[in-house]
Amino acid sequence: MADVSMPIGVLARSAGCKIQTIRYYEGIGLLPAARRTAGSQRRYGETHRQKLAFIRHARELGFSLPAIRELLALADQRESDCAEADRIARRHLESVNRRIAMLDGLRTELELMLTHGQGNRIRDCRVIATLADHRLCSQSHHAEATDS
Amino acid sequence: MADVSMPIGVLARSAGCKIQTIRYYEGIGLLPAARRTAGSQRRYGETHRQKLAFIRHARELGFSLPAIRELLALADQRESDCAEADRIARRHLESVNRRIAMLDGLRTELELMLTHGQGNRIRDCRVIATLADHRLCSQSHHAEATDS
DNA sequence: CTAAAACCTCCAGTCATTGGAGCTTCAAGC
DNA sequence: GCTTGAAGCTCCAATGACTGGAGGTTTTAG
Repeated sequence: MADVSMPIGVLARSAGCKIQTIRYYEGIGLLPAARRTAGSQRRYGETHRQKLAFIRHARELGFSLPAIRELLALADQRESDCAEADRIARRHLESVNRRIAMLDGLRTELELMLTHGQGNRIRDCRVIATLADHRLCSQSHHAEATDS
Repeated sequence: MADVSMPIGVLARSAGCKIQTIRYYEGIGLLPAARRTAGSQRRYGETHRQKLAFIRHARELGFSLPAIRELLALADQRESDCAEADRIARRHLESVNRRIAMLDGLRTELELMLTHGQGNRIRDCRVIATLADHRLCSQSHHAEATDS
């Protein structure tokens, strides 16, 4: 088990992503280029597997690719300061909190729509009315929530 | 004030969106085509303003354009049964609940990263460590949440 | 050695916008 | 009525983060 050397399909399955996604990551320079066989097929080792796991995990957590790029660069400089990684995560947490707040308001609103809306004709229906008129919203939630 | 007749820029400001977005909605047939001046500039009235508000509001609430198209169609047939709008809203409520659950798990994890992580060198950094190793996650949250 | 599964590159499409080039029209002040 | 600058027009390309397909090559199991 000196070097595992798996083809792209195996790596993809292990990371739970599509083959194309891996090639895409290589293309944009997020994942270092794999070594190739004589017939120019990609072969990956443990380092790649770990790096891809890192990327996929961060993606699942909602980090953008530029953010992940930063995080990866930080992870590679093991002596440097942690504060920057913290800052990125904190910024991301804020955006997550904003999104939760927004969705929470939305849930309330949808529930309101559904409980109130028992006029069985559209003209009495709260779903349409609520969506048509912003002022009927419970709060001034749903502002902007763009992502890090 | 029989008909307000505003140009696209004014409508855009009133809806809190870009001019291009309005033209895009018209292009895909979500918003009915505006009447035009002799020099073929778009002029909008109250009906358009309301419809655009409806669309923007629904977008902020996370409805996809196809879902909004459905809702708009329902809103236009005011005599039809409310059950369909209810069904759409209910479906959406479920997806909102899923998303909230996911983001909630995510928030927990990010907070864990940040509070636990006070090694001040990267090699001890909790944020990086958590991202590198999925097993450090609190839960098996962060699955997929695609939208209606 | 053969067959089929897996790989390769390149290009196009997705969704919901956004941006820009290059031109025309509108409204206000003189 | 004329000028000027803001705002509008169309058309095309790009964004982010992939995904899908065509058409061809390589690997590997039997």
